[in-house]
Amino acid sequence: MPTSKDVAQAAGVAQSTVSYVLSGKRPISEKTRKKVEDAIEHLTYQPNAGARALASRRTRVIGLVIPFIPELHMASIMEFVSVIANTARRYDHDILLVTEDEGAAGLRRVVGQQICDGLILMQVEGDDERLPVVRGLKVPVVLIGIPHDPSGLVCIDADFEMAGKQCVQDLAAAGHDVICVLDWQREVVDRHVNYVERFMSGTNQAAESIGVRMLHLPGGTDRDVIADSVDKALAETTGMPAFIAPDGTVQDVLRRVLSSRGLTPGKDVSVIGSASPTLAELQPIPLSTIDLRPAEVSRRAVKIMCDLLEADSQGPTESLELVPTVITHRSSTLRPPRGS
Amino acid sequence: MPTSKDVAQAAGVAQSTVSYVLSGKRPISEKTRKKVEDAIEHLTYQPNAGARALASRRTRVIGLVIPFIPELHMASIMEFVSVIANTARRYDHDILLVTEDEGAAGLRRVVGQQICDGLILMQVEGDDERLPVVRGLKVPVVLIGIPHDPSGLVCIDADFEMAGKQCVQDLAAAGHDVICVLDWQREVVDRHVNYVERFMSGTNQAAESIGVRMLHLPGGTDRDVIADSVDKALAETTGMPAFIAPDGTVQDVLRRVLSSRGLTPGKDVSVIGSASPTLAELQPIPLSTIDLRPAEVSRRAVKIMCDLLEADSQGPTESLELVPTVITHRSSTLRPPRGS
DNA sequence: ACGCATCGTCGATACGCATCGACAAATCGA
DNA sequence: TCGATTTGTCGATGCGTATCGACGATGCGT
Repeated sequence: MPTSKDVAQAAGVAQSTVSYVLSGKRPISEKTRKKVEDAIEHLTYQPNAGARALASRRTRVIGLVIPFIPELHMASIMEFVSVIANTARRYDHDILLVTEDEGAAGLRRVVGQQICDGLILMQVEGDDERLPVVRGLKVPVVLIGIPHDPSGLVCIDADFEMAGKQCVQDLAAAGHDVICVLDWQREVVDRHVNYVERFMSGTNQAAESIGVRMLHLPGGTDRDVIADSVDKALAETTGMPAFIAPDGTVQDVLRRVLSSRGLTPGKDVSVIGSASPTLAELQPIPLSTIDLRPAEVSRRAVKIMCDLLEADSQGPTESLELVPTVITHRSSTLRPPRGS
Repeated sequence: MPTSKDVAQAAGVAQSTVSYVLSGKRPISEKTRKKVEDAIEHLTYQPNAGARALASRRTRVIGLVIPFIPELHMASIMEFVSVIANTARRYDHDILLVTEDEGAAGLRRVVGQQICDGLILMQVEGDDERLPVVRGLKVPVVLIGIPHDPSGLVCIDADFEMAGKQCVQDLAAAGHDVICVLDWQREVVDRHVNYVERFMSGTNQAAESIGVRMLHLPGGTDRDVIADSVDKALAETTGMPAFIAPDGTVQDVLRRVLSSRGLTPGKDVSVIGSASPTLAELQPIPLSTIDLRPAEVSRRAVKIMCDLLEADSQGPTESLELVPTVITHRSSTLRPPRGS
């Protein structure tokens, strides 16, 4: 493998000059720049990452801590991972995977060995056990998810409270007076992932200010449980109930239950869920969705990270960014009555 | 951050001694070993990855090239990624993500900059455009997927031919004389992913030797297309047809079509698909599956990689490993008649 | 008791790049 | 015209580790 010394020799200049051509940190005459660039091209020189890291104390690698994976959630996690990796490249950085198996020790390891310049943590819980470790780290960390106490931390997430409000306002406008939120799958609820709380807070606030009734009922993947919930919702209103089913799997089961009750979404009841546009359109009745915009959250997380790295941030930083959610009408919700 | 020099000083030995304690490449007395280990613990020393890479010419990082993601395939890709990352850690290595956006240039980059000691490529196609580049690289590369010409390459994949055979043998044993294979989603077929061909080759061989009839019909995500295919299959037999629906999304659509025709899997027809056990059990009628064992494929890919790295392989290596698939009966297939 | 191999440790060097100080040449102002 | 900058380049040094040769200490056989 050619080194910068080889390039220097080929171009008839000093090694340091090659370095300055590459970094642009000192003025270089057009003539020598050309000589050096030609030599680089000719030798297909690429700087050695290890040496660069050693000398510059920067690896240009970001550690991405991926969560333990409840099988049914893998697709959504992959969306984050993929967008994060691509965005990082745009900032001339790479992504190193850190799995949750290693726990907090993994964070200390990659930071301690200086494999990474910073960390992005996915799926941060309200009371995440990694937070104490994170606070002690001397590198920038960006959290995807909002912990209960975000002080001294840099966080970003979808605005779940806004999402909750949008759903309720929308369903209320369509004429529903009872709106039923089905719980996420057990794995999610059990983790106390706090976006559930934020979503609920949004729905409740909106319901109160509008004056509709909220039902918070069991969801999950068990058909009987959801059937019970549906029946309860039906019993609670003389009109047509609306359902919010955040989770893809919950949506599937709900669809079957409604069909077995002879209820058609968009005609007899309304259903809103969280799903990507593609998946929503693939449903037998295209699903009206609340889009949590994982790609946008990912992009911003990387941007924040790279900005922090560039700023060479020493002082403790703190910030909280919420990405607006988007509601999209398809066929699974009733049309609002005219003139409303 | 403490360095090995600091450790040496604290332990009252030379820096090189610290290095030898860590690597074990020279004998060290119990006494000094203890002193050094105590100092390491006390200072919470961790070796600097950049310096280590520079001196040893080994980064202990493996590049994982993840494919461009057809949205409906993300979950299965994440399964690979996650298992690969965890397995790599077990061999004391880390995983760096390389996205397909960068194309072949990305491979050259991570290898040229020596960010990685080797590469694992996922979802290698029959006639993959990256193969020429891969053949030219001077680091070990493990392919997941079998290209048409695997000479000079190290490949591993599920044994799709075996999978095809197993499905047909099984369905034939259950008494079906017509077996219908529905195509994968467009995105997969269009890429000429060659596991489709291998699977088909397996089904055809088995069908021929047993003497059942194979139908290869359009699949995809369009309901009308699949409805057509189902009707064709029904028209082709006086008995009960069997369906092989490899893809999760295809299975969903097929299920609805069958139900609209009044056909119950496991009673009137048989359906076999590829899915994880968890997902299979969640179906309204638990799905009999052909398990392609992505986790096992991932584990072996990493093991092969690490073995190659350890062997310090200079000479061109070549190998091809096929992971046996597993068929599991649930409720969506007919029981074989007694005594067969 | 003496030579000899083995054990255990040290010092020095190399790895490839970034960066700092030095310095010659070119540019400028008065 | 001469000092003061600015511009462009070089040489030297440091980053933290791995590894090689050297060397004193120890144990062995005879």
